[in-house]
Amino acid sequence: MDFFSITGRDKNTRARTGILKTKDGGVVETPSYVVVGTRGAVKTLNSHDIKNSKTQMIISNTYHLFRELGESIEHFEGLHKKLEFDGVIMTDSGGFQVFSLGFSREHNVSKVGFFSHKKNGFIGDAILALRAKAGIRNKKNSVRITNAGAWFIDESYGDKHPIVLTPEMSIEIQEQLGADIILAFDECTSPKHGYWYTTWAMNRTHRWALRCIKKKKNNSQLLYGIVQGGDFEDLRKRSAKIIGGMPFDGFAIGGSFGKEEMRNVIDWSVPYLPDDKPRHLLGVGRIEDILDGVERGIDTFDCVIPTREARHGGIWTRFGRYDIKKTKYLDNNEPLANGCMCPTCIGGITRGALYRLFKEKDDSAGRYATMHNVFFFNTFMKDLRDAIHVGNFSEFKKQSLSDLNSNNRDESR
RNA sequence: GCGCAGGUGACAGAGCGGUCAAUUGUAUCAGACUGUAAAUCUGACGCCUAUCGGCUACGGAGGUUCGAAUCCUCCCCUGCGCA
Repeated sequence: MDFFSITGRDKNTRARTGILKTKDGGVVETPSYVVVGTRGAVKTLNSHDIKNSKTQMIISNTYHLFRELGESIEHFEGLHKKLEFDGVIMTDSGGFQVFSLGFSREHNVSKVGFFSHKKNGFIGDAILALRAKAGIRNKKNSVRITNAGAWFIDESYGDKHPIVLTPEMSIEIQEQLGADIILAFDECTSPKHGYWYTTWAMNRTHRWALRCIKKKKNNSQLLYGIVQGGDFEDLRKRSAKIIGGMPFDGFAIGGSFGKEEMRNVIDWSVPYLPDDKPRHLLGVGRIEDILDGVERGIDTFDCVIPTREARHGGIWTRFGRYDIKKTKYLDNNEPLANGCMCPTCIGGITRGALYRLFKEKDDSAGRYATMHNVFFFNTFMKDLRDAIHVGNFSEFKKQSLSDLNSNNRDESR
C-alpha cells in the first residue's frame, strides 16, 4: 500500500518531491506533469513521441471514451495497450464534463476565469426539446444533474435520449478502461454559483465519493477523491476535511475558479489532506500556476495547455509562449528554443520549418509543436524536482518567473 | 475579324437601381486557450479619425436617374469557341 513516498521537502514551503509507484510497476517522480490524452490518445502523438517527450503520466477521460466506445467498452483492451504507454495512466471520472458541457457553457466560464469570447454552436430543435423535457432551461447547457448522477444531452453526439453517468457507472467504466489511477465522480461547480448551490453540490460530491469507494472492486487501481467547494473558504476546508478523511489513495483538488482564488483554494485544502498521500491539482498547468501549486504542496498537475496550444501554434519556452505562425519566423533558422533537447529541436526542425508546416496545414506541424511543448513541460518539472532536492526551490521559482516575464521584451529564446 | 462569357477591395468570388465601404472564403494582423464542445475560437482588415464623422472606391470615359457596383453608349482588357 506504500505506493507514494516523499523523498524530499523544501524547508520554507510545502513543496516536496516524491516517488509514486503504481501497483502494476509504473513509477513516477513528482512533482510531475500529466499529459492529457482525453480519448485514449495524445492528439498528434504516437507512442514513441510520447515517450521521447519524457512523459511520465497521461490522463484520459471516462466520459469521452464511454461515449466513443459504447457497448464495445466490455472488450476494451485497456488504456495501456491503447496508448502503448507503460508509464502511469489516470482517468478522469467525467465529473469535469458535468461542468464543461453544463454550467461552463451556460455561465460562459472556463476552468480558470471566464471565456474571452462566446462559442455558440448550432443546436437542433430535437436536442433543445430533449433538454427542455429533461428540465434544462438554458439552451447551451447540456447537462441535467441530480443526486443520482448526471444526464447528458450532447448535440455533438446527436443524442436521441439522455445519456446517464452515475458515480457507480463512472467507477465501473474506469475499471474497464484500466488506468492505474482513477478519480471519484464529482460535480465541478461554476464560480457563478452562489454559496448555497456550491454547498449543495459539494455535499452531493461527498456522497458520490462514498458511492465510488463502495463501488470500486479492482484492487490494482488507485482511487483519488476530489475536493470541491468553489472559492468559499469554509466549504473548501470542510470538503478537504471530509474527502481527506475518506479511505482514498490520493486526493485531487477540483473546481473552476479565478486565477487569484486558485492559490487560496489550494491553501485552504491542502492542510486537511493526508500529508503522506499524493495530491493532484486538476486541470491546472501554466508555468506560474505549477510553481504556485508545488509551493503549496501539490504533487501532480494535468492540463491541456502544452498539447492544445501546440496545435494552435503556441510554442513554449522558459521565456513564455510565442506564436510560431507569425510571419517573422518564416526565415528563422533557430531551433524552437535555444539548447532544447526535444525530439523536434534535435530533429532539426527550425522555427522557419515549423512555420511553413503550419502554413501548409501539414499534419506534422501539430505533432512537432506538441512534442516540443510536452518535452518542455516535462523537463521543467524535472528541473523543479532537482531544485527541491538541492534545497533551491524558492530560488528556482523566482528565476522561472523572472524568465517568464522577460518574454515581454524578447520571446526569441 | 465574328460569336459567347467576363472585368468588384491582397486573392478567390457574391451582389445586379437606394438599406453597399460592399455577403462569404482565403491570406494578413492582433488576441484567447488551464480535470479537451478546441489541429479551435474571437476581433481587425480602402484612407483619415480616440469617437462622431468625413473622403475615395466595384476596368476607363461619358450618360440616364432624386439616387448606379448594379441601366445605356463608346473605349480598353481577359477567357473560350469559330475563322
